[in-house]
Amino acid sequence: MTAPELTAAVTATYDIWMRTVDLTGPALAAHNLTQATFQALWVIDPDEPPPSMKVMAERLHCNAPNLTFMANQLVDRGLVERSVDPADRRSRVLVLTPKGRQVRAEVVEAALAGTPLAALSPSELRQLVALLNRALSPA
Amino acid sequence: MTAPELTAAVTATYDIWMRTVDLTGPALAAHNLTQATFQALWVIDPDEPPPSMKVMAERLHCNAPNLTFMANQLVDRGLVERSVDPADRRSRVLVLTPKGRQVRAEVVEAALAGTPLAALSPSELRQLVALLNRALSPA
DNA sequence: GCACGATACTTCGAGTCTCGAAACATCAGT
DNA sequence: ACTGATGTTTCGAGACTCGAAGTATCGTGC
Repeated sequence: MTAPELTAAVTATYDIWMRTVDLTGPALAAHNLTQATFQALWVIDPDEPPPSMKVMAERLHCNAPNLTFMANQLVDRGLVERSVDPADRRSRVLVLTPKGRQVRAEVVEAALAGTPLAALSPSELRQLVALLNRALSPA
Repeated sequence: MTAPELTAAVTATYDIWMRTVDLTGPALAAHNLTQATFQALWVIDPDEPPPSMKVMAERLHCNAPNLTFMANQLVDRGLVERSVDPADRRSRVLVLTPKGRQVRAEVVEAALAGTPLAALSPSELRQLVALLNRALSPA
């Protein structure tokens, strides 16, 4: 059979994530966002070039039609705008509006405040991030 | 603003979880299970007393009607059986059938084999579990 | 013992999310 | 220009979620 440590690690990861989501719920509702639209907003970093649909789909682990759906939600709420990528006119990038930047900052803040991981010290967090990144990109 | 380590930790946790889910997908499809029913099956430990609906709802972070829905899916697939708790006849517990035990073992195995966390060594996993559990129950 | 509110679960119905298949627009190579 | 490949959207059906109302059982106070 498989190592019990691995089972425990997966279970704990799941639990951390679910609790983070749960505790962020009220803050999302205040901005008329759902879990899905929040995730979509989260992965649009205002300090980086606006991501295309394809990039968004990879980051969110969802397929193209679903992403179109979520992008529409964000556009409807006035948080992002669709824009044609001049380098490839097939591609549409999502640009945060000023309101989008502000709302994103607020809900991200709420998520970080609520997550159980906030209980860890900075050095513990560094350890954790190091371990998780090692798992994500096995050297 | 908030510590960037915390942001990175939450992001990494999310990513680990989503990848685990993604990679388990094919194994689930083979058993005609969805993500939601897989989670439900996961939290029924065959070595512990069968959980009530209420306990299941807490473990899965979902509400009662939703749980009834998922329980029905598992019952329809012949993986669990509803049984009345003799100690409290209001309560229904979910008991794994022999087929349920077998299918659960298979899909759990698939999830553990696919998760990025499988790339970590036993001692790294212990570290990780220690950190996550500290976050979950800040003593 | 029997009302009473509380608890565990289900049913119902409406809404949200997901996703395969097909359509559309644009690109890149020839 | 033609052709196949790529990025996105549309369409439609299905899966999932959840509030409100309903049923069954429990536990307490009288």
